[in-house]
Amino acid sequence: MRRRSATPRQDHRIRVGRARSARTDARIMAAALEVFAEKGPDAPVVDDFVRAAGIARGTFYNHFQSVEQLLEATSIWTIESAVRGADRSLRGVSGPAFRFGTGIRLFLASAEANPVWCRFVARVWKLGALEIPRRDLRDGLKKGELRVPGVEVAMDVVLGGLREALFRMGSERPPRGYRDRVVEVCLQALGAEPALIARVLAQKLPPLDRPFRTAVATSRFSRRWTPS
Amino acid sequence: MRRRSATPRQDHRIRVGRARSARTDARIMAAALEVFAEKGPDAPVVDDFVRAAGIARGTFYNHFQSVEQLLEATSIWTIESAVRGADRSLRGVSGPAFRFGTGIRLFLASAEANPVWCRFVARVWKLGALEIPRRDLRDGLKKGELRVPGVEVAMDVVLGGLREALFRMGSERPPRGYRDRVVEVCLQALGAEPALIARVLAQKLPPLDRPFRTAVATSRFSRRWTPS
Amino acid sequence: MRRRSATPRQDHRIRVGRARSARTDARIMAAALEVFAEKGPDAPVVDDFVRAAGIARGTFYNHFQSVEQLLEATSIWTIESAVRGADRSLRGVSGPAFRFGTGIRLFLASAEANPVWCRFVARVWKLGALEIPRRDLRDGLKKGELRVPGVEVAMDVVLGGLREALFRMGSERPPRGYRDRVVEVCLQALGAEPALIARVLAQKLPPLDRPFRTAVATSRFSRRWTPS
Amino acid sequence: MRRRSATPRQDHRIRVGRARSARTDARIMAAALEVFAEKGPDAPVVDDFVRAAGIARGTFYNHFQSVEQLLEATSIWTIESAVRGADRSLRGVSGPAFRFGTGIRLFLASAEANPVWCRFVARVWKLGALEIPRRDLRDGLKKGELRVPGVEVAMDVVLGGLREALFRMGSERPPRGYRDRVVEVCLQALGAEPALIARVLAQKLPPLDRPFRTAVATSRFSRRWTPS
DNA sequence: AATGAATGAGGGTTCATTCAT
DNA sequence: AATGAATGAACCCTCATTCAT
Repeated sequence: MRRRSATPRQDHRIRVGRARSARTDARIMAAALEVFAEKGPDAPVVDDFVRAAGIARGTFYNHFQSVEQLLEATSIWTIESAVRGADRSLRGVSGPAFRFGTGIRLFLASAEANPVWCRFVARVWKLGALEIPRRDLRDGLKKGELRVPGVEVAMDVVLGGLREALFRMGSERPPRGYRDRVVEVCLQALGAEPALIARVLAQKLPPLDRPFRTAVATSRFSRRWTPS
Repeated sequence: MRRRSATPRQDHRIRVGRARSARTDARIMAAALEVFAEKGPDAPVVDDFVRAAGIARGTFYNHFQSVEQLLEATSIWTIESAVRGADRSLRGVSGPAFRFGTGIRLFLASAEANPVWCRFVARVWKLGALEIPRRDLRDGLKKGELRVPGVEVAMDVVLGGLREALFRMGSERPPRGYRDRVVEVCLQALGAEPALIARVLAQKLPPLDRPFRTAVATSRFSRRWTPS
Repeated sequence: MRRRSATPRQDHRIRVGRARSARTDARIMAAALEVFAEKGPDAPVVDDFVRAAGIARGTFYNHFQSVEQLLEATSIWTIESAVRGADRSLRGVSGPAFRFGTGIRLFLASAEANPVWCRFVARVWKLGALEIPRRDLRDGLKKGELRVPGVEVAMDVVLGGLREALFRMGSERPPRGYRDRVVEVCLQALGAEPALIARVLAQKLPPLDRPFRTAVATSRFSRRWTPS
Repeated sequence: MRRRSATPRQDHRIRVGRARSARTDARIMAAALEVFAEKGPDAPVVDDFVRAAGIARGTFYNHFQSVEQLLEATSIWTIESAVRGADRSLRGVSGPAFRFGTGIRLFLASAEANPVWCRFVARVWKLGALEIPRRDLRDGLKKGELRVPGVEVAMDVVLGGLREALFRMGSERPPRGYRDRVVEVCLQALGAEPALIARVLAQKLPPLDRPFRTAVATSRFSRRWTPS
């Protein structure tokens, strides 16, 4: 009780400041998600973020050193957490090919549920942080569930195909069933048996934890096509 | 008398002017191919083209109204002629699936032979102007040579996969056989029979007419990996 | 009752506040001395002082209204007290020319003992507040100990020469004896007899009261060449 | 005659361009002389030069990369040529101490004739390019015409004194005879005999070639105190 | 047509200053 | 008083575009 005299005050001020700063960080990144989704990774200028986030020009630089650094922070904030989310959803799903297919399906479902996130990923995704699906693919080959002439080749083609699909899903209302047809073609590319493909598509999709909900909810520009 | 004699003169001047202009056009586009390949479609500034083409700033604007227009002109000049070249090479090749696979192979062979062109296509290609392969795909489905759950889906995935492959081929020396393994995965994605895939890959590649020869020959920056 | 008891309390708070404030004032000025010495009078920004003094940005403005005002306060705090210190040391030294020469010698000795102070004075000194040496000079002329064609001219040349000497002493380890040679040239400029110059230089230097001790002791950046 | 067809045209365009560029260079430096004289070497911003020279912001950067580079170019353009001018005027003047004294006198006369130049030199002069006076000083010592306890010390004090004199001459109408009294004190500082000092001051000043005339004539801000 | 100097709008970045806590 | 996030004016610099030659 006695010791409380001066320090808590100081701490309080610092704590309040930190919290405010963190909120502004998130506010800028939420705005950035939309701006990058709209204009791609290179075109946006600082003023775009300033306007979208409703802050002063100087404030931007209190939080990020450059557009490039903001892009990186926003990417980590969105994509990494999405990948982790997919991993969590896949816990307990067994069979490497089945896991791989379900992972793609979850990924595309996320994109379908959130066009802004979809466009962002389509335009800025650098194909990093993909050790888990790569491992599933390798295991699937060993077990004979998949058949391709090389792991890298297969990853390149499938992920390139997925990016293109995200572009379409982000730029126009895709036709009914587009998502699962993409999954089907991708699994076929990997040499999966028709029966396995059918099992992947028949399965009820595990629920997503949507890690980017906050961002989008905070944003004043959210434009969704799907009610959910 | 005066007026009649004036006409041929004028014609001559115009003809000479046009020829010079066409040569300068080509010179600028050849330089642009390299610049766009190096920096992507958005980053380059007028000065990059001016320096690469060895012209004055004003001269640029005598030929193109903006960087965007130059990009479009260069794309058309490059990609369309590549597509026409592939078409010519495919004349007489029969069987839609076989044609489709061979077309992809030719396309990737072009990219392999010319890294600058490869990087350019990887970065600026908008996936337009593809009626011929789309028709082949459709015919292949009708004939039962291919099996996919939708033409658009299949085109998206395969072409997206090809773009990603071009990125890899343009940014690092790809492993031996990479090119044909990409073809294999793409045909597998379309549901082609292993026997057909084998036939496509066994075939000796028809010679390319190199539609981009002028561009590359003019260029002072050509960096090739392959001697041919 | 309430009002009477309130007064002492208020006084106490004010006194404590003032003491704290005075301490913070001094802390900022001590930091400012170093910053100005390092960067000159124009280049520093508020953040430099904030960082050097280990305070918050807002705190700066609780004590000084602007960098310019801080510069002025620091100059007065530093130079005036140095002049007073020299005056005290000169108490009892008689003969105007002798006093003038000894004063210069003390001044340069201060600079030699404290490079930060030296650089500060070299860069920000505006040549004000010099009534005492000017009076000595005038008296010396009257007595015939010195001979120059004008008081102002002599002050300008000698003080300008001293400033230049400070620059050298502040920017590189000056050669042995540099200090006293400067004194010699200055006295010669004023037309002092060689015998008098010799007497000034022969004398053991009176001890300095170091007026800038607080500043330097507080500072965490003090870099000295001389151990004392 | 035959060879003349295309090249001269080109040359003409290039020549015209170069001439225009050179004129703009000079125009900017003439403006810079005034701006630096007014505000010192650090305070001015690009816009100051833009306004003073009556050019566009971009034009500044077509000619100088930064304020710092402009300062350097302007210094060379003015100071070096002044030094060379003084050298020329001293050709045929013999006796090192006499030369040194006359050189100082010429230098101060330049400053007196052109207050803008005077203020510029007072504020930006870095004490470089002084081999000639230093040599004169050394020779004067050898010959016994001068007597100081060290060349560097003497140069520091005298040049520092001169700078201070320039400050005064640039900031207020200096008293009649100020210039020659400065010369007198400086020579006395170097230990010159009264007779020699008298000879230096008695001499009619050789005419100056004013190397900076163009700059000042071009300028629209020239403010002089002296009619000539 | 070709040239390149001049232009000025636009975008990046810093920093003095305010203010709620 | 002390704190530090937010602010926006001011500065730096680039670059698309024009235009006289």
